[in-house]
Amino acid sequence: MPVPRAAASPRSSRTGIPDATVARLPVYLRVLTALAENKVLTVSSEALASAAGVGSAKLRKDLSHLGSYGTRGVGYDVEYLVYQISRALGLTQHYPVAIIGVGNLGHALANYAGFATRGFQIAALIDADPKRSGEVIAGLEVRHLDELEALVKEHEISIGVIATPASAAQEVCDRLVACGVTSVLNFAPIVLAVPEGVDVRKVDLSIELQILAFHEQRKAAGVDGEPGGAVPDGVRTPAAS
Amino acid sequence: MPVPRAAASPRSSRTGIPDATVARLPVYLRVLTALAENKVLTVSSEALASAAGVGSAKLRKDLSHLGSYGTRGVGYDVEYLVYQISRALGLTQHYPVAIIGVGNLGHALANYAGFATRGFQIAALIDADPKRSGEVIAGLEVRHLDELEALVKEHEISIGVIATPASAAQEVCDRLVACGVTSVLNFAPIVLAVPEGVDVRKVDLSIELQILAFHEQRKAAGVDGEPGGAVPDGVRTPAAS
DNA sequence: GCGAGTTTGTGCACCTGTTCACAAGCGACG
DNA sequence: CGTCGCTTGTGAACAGGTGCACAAACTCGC
Repeated sequence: MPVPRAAASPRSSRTGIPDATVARLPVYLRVLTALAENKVLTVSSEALASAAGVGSAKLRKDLSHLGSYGTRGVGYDVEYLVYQISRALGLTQHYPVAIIGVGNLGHALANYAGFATRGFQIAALIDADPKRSGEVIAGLEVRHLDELEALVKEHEISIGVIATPASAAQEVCDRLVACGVTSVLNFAPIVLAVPEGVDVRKVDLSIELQILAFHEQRKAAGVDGEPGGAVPDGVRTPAAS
Repeated sequence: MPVPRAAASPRSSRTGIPDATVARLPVYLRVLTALAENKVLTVSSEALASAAGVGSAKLRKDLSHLGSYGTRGVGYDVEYLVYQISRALGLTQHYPVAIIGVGNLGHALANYAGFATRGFQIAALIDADPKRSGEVIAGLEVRHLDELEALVKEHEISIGVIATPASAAQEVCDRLVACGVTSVLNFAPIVLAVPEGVDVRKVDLSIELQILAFHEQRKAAGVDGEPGGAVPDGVRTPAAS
């Protein structure tokens, strides 16, 4: 019975920080930043948790993965925690970002304040349409897709944001990866294939809506999920092949 | 200090379909739709899984939650499966959607083809800026925020998309909920507080980037943990189709 | 009609993440 | 200086999701 451990490491856990925690840290960071701007000095796990929409125990466990930065009986020092979370997320470093595809969505992304204020600098705007080349968006000139490789190298870009149509996404992704980009944020409605070692995160607007539709349907139908009377359509037509 | 109370989302799944499965069904649906357009009649779990970027066992388990719609020794009928997944997600129904906030992002959303092609119809575009009222985007006239309640009732809108600045998001959300909207897709970088029974999903562009930055940092720092494995974590690479 | 080859559906063990509950630690106050 | 109240940090139980392996079931070829 050849059933070895397989030792497959499905997810990252070598850092000691679980993926689920990493996904929540930016939320904490945002809330803490807002608190700091309001001159709040310390915050308890209870208050911070409710502001972030999570349970207090979960929050404490999340923060404990970064180290013991709280004070018992008092809470967490807001500024210090901001710094520690930023540090854990790697935001103390400077990551130049390239946006490929300057359509409606690319426009929105280029103007999105949330990038710049978090330490991400948009270093290149790239589009395949020559008519767009030269256009200035958010103070940056749009360059043609041909220049992608040169721009990535010039600005040492390590994160690429794909906002192209689905048909172009895979090719753009391949080219990004070929010239050293190891992290991709994909807005195109397609599953990207990338070699190992490259991180891809996807943001899919229609998927989120579909998930909402599911819950909406469930609420509307009550718990009565009877599929009876199903299949009124003659959809099942496995034509002879 | 007025810390917003956030309703913890128990995310109870009473349908029998796990949340994790629901989140993947739209991906399967998209791949299947593409296959159908290519005149593919049946597909095996292996092929579908690799195209969707998941394991085949996981895919089969996901589909088994909808019922036994496969044929052993053959695979799944593409068209039939499209229908069944659409039905499970509630896409056979018609969900009018309102977009509040017609800035850069709202523009992009209004023009996003992924909505209309999945059965979602944008029934109202709303903005607080009077100068935008009357502007026509994607064939729909922008209306003023004052008309929100009337529009929601008129079009029987049950899903609201918030694309406003963060400062306005909570108020808009409250008003949507007050007139019966029970599902909200939030693009504003803020944690919305909603009463129980209301579903909120958030899409946060900067959070995704921060998660990427974390992984990027980890890769840059060297993954010299163990000489044997030392496999940089990555994304499953689906076979390109 | 029957066996060979496929592919689904699923029981089971593993693992990640969540929740509970409480001891340890810190500040305040008398 | 001791005691008390508050909050963190964490061990342990719990829940949900994932991957493996295999029996059941279907088609095809003969």
